[in-house]
Amino acid sequence: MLRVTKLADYGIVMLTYLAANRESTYTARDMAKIVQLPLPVVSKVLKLLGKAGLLTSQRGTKGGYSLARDPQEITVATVIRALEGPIAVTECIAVNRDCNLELGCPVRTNWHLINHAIQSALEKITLAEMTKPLNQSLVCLNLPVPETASKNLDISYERQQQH
Amino acid sequence: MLRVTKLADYGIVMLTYLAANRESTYTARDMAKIVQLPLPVVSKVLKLLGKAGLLTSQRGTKGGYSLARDPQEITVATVIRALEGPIAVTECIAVNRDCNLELGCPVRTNWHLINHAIQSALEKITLAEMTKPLNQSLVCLNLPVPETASKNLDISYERQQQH
DNA sequence: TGATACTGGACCGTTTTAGTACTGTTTATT
DNA sequence: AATAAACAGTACTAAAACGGTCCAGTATCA
Ligand code: FES
Ligand code: FES
Repeated sequence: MLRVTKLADYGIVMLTYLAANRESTYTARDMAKIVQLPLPVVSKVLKLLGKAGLLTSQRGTKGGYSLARDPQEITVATVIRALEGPIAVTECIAVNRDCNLELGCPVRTNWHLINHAIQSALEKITLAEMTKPLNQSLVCLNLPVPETASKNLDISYERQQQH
Repeated sequence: MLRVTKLADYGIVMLTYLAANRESTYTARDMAKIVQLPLPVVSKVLKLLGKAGLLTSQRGTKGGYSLARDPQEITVATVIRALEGPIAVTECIAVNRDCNLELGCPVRTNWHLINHAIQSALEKITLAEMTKPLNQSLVCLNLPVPETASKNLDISYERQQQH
């Protein structure tokens, strides 16, 4: 469905909060209160983020979590990977099997490039940037296929359509 | 899981095939044979694509499907929307509700921009381009946040990491 | 020593997806 | 007109993923 899981969503929100308040540490209970989510859920997310090395954790009394790296060093892509595994837009990218097309799949290599493009985009957005509203966002995806090299360079938002 | 559904995957493959063979029409049974997928599945996808106006369908004997528009006019984004609804990277983008954060969600507006970026990228890739392998694909996502305006302009693929 | 808080993993209900089936309608052919 | 081929619509089932919970274990500090 081209959608990020809720856990990843939660993770981004929590990490963004921690990025904005770097000095102190927060316990899972704290975060649950802040994010207004059930404790077990928050705990699960924090555990995963800790295991991925994005958070440092301190056990025992006075324990809690805090950001392990600079907010500029943590990208949205990294968070997503930490919480839901490798970013793979299609299944055949995740597991490297071929689809059932007769003579090999023609779109496969293109899916790889699309996947790479999306991943690369997510890789460029850091937690530091998530803390403050991005005032502008432009995507230019250049596809210098021989015939259509020029017409893909312009940025057109008008074609957007919703259901 | 930031993944496109199988139906959408199938749809892209089939449409790409039809784009490469525009002259003739193909029945669902034909396509099932070509794509090596069960007929009911293929049929379902083709029906949805027909309803979305991407395919013209002819009933009765000698019936079948064929592309309704020029391959250059059909984008990957359109196909995905036809088969799995609006593109929404997070749930709070799909339904316009606020998450449970105390003072409104700080990352929400940023998610909107990210979603827009991805959608915009998918909007730029047409079926015509899917038929032939894209030899190159560059993404530059400009995020001219005051402080970090310049450093986001470079294109760095080195940071990619997999699980 | 006890209370607090993270760690790890299993667990289960719900939702979504994937795939099937069936009934009806259109159309070309005979 | 009869027939067969093929799409249209919808309902249904099975499987997988997700969202969320729970508990037993371990580390830490007062
Ligand atoms: S290999 Fe995945 S669609 Fe062909
Ligand atoms: S509104 Fe969706 S994460 Fe806050």
